Amino acid sequence: MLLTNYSESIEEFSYFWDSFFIRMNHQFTLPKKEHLCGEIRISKLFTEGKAFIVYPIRVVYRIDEKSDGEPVKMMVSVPKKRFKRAVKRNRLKRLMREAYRLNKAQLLDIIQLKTLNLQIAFNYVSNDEADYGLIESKMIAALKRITDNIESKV
RNA sequence: AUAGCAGAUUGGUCUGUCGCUUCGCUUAUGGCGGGGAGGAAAGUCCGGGCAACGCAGAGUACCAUACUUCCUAACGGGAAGCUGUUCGUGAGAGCAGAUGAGUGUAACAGAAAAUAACCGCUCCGACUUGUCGGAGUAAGGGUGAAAAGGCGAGGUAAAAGCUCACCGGUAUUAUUGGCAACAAUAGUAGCCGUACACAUUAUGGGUUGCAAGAUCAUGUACACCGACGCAUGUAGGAUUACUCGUCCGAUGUCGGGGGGUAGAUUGCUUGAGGUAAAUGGUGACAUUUAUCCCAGAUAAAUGACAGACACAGUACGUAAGUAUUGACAGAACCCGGCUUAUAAAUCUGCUAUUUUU
Repeated sequence: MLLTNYSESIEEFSYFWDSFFIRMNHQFTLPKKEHLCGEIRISKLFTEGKAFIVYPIRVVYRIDEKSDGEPVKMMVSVPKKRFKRAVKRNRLKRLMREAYRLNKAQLLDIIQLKTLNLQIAFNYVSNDEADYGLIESKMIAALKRITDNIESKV
């Protein structure tokens, strides 16, 4: 009974991930553990990681051998230089996090399948405030590019 | 009704789905329930609390403040008043306000900007008889933000607070009112300019800020201690002129252990606290009673999407309605202020104008 209710509610919102397959065991969560913290790890990511741009998002990622903790860690940043007001910065960060949260399922699957670790950083590099639709479509494209890279590599 | 002035308040609401953070309960990699941005959270401009360091006492410099009384934990803040001045028809608003003994400055214009003589007026002298020289004079002249109190009478060669009446202003005395700044009335004095700066006086100011500070502590390198190992207690060092002697003793392993990096915990949210009522006060505010617990993140939560409704604006439309837009802005130890940003709405008191009764 509970299960059927859940699947119905998902079908209502299935247009969020039309291009993605639905899997019941995935949770659309983004707890603290999946945030990338710590000065050393972040500086390591930015010096050693690979980068590409899906305008207006700049993605930096770094693939690592399997270790303890969450397999995928992410961070989000909007530079103060481009957006002076904290309200706008916060909003863009929240939108990017939201887009990642709803679309990360496939990436997680692949990483777990290949037993790797991944760290990602999303930088916002536009001067204009984007709305959720644009950010989500760009986020999907960016995540797809990462998954393709990983699949072709190994 | 329209326009405006002053003060106060609000800063959309509800539902569903998927999340984030924190607290509690629980059958615990989960589930359920409660809490989760602002009036300015902003600027970091003042004043406190709290913390670390510093500190016999006094002076100087520097900075800030400066009418009166009150409020407050405190303030450079606030309340109620006083005086002057500017703006406004007005309700009101802005600015200034310790001292005046001393010193300096006052552009341009103007003869002159403060012990004023350019023109003019009056008198005297000289002679070439309309000029020169001397003296007196602030009544008249244009300039300027400001021209040496105003006006009338007396007075004089011409004039002048030179004298007098009235008026204005300053200082001072008395009385009355007021806690006081001050106001009113009466008298006295000399006859009296303004603004700013310097200067002086009084009061206050130690420095740094929660990334303060406290606790725990993996790894790496290292001070120190113990045991073992190596060696004829070795290489070497100290004592000594030198030798002996005595003392110390590197490098290795294990353990203890100090400081403390990454990180974690704490500081951290119950407080000069909020809400309501009553009382006192013109008011800021205070007192009493009742009641409530109301964010605590740390590469930094408080969100996204969808729908409904309300309010306001804009466009189209005769209208019904349709479309579209919704202000400034995000806690970072906590309070009290100030300043700046702000779509729109509401309430109270008051002013001006017009109309009606």
